[in-house]
Amino acid sequence: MATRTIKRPQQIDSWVSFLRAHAAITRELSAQLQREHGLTLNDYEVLLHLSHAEGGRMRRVDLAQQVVLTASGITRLLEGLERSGFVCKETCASDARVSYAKLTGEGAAKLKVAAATHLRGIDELFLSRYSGSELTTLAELLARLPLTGADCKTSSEPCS
Amino acid sequence: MATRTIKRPQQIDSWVSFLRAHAAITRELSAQLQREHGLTLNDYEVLLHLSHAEGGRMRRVDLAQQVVLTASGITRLLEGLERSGFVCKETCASDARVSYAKLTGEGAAKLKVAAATHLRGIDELFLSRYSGSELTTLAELLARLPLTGADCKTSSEPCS
DNA sequence: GCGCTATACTTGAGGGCACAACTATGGCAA
DNA sequence: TTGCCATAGTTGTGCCCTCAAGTATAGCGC
Repeated sequence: MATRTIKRPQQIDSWVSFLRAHAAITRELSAQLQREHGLTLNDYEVLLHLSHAEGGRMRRVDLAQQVVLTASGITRLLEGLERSGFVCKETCASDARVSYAKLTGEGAAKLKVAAATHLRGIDELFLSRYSGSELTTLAELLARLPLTGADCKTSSEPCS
Repeated sequence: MATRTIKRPQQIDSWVSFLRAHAAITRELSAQLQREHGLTLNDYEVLLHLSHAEGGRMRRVDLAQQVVLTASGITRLLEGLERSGFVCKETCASDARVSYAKLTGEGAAKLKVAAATHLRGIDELFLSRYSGSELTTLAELLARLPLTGADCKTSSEPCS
């Protein structure tokens, strides 16, 4: 039973490795980010997306899609960031339904500080394990996976 | 600003893709598993590990390591599986501290049923996106990532 | 045998997230 | 204009998980 192992399909191996690696990595990186900067992994991602956005602000719904969170998830997450003063609300002149999340100066500063140690953590994780070309391959392959909930949903729909 | 994008290091691209893909995929697969079988992704993984284990049972601590959960996480997870009758406790004769989690017949049956649709979901996700050789590459690369919390921790420790 | 530390597990408290239900606004068609 | 559906966002509820603290057993030096 030890040597005569059943040959499992590679997609299963990929998937299990994926799950375990994610759990292990996020646990560590998340704890590190929380300990040193009081931020969640998603907090960080949100600040990052805002910093890259036009005018440092995004609609909550777009933000939710970027970080793969539900609408309510984004509401709660931004609640925290607003309390900390890292983002603020902004209303939309042309559509009263939307409210923007805007990165504050304080938020940008926080991101900058957090990035220093967080990026180092990521580097240590990936650069120590892969060569340059392997990283390229990995990035390319991973990018092909569904990056939004919608992409994912369609692929598991056709049933009968 | 659209064309002249800043070149980001590949480990960051890999990491962000990794995060987003995980969020999107687990949200869908988890919801599917929950809807159709009332199981969590981790519930499923635990049942799976038990089914592969010698005698269908494992120490809680080893189980925790396999699915990358804390000791308390495993306690809570098994609580639910025990209530559902899919696993049961077993004491260890030689060490009174350890208690085994043992797969019941009902649990094995549940796993078998759940596997049918769950594996199909995974297949649809991966097989539609990668060729055979790409899957091999992906599985190999992913397997190199830390698969336990300890593996992960060591790599981010050396600081000053 | 007596402490000391390590290990296995449980419990209380709290945070993050999803789902469902709800409000409010926008846009379109008759 | 009125009705109807879509979209943006919030709130109540509950699950899952972690951390910190606590209990119980094991193993070891003395």
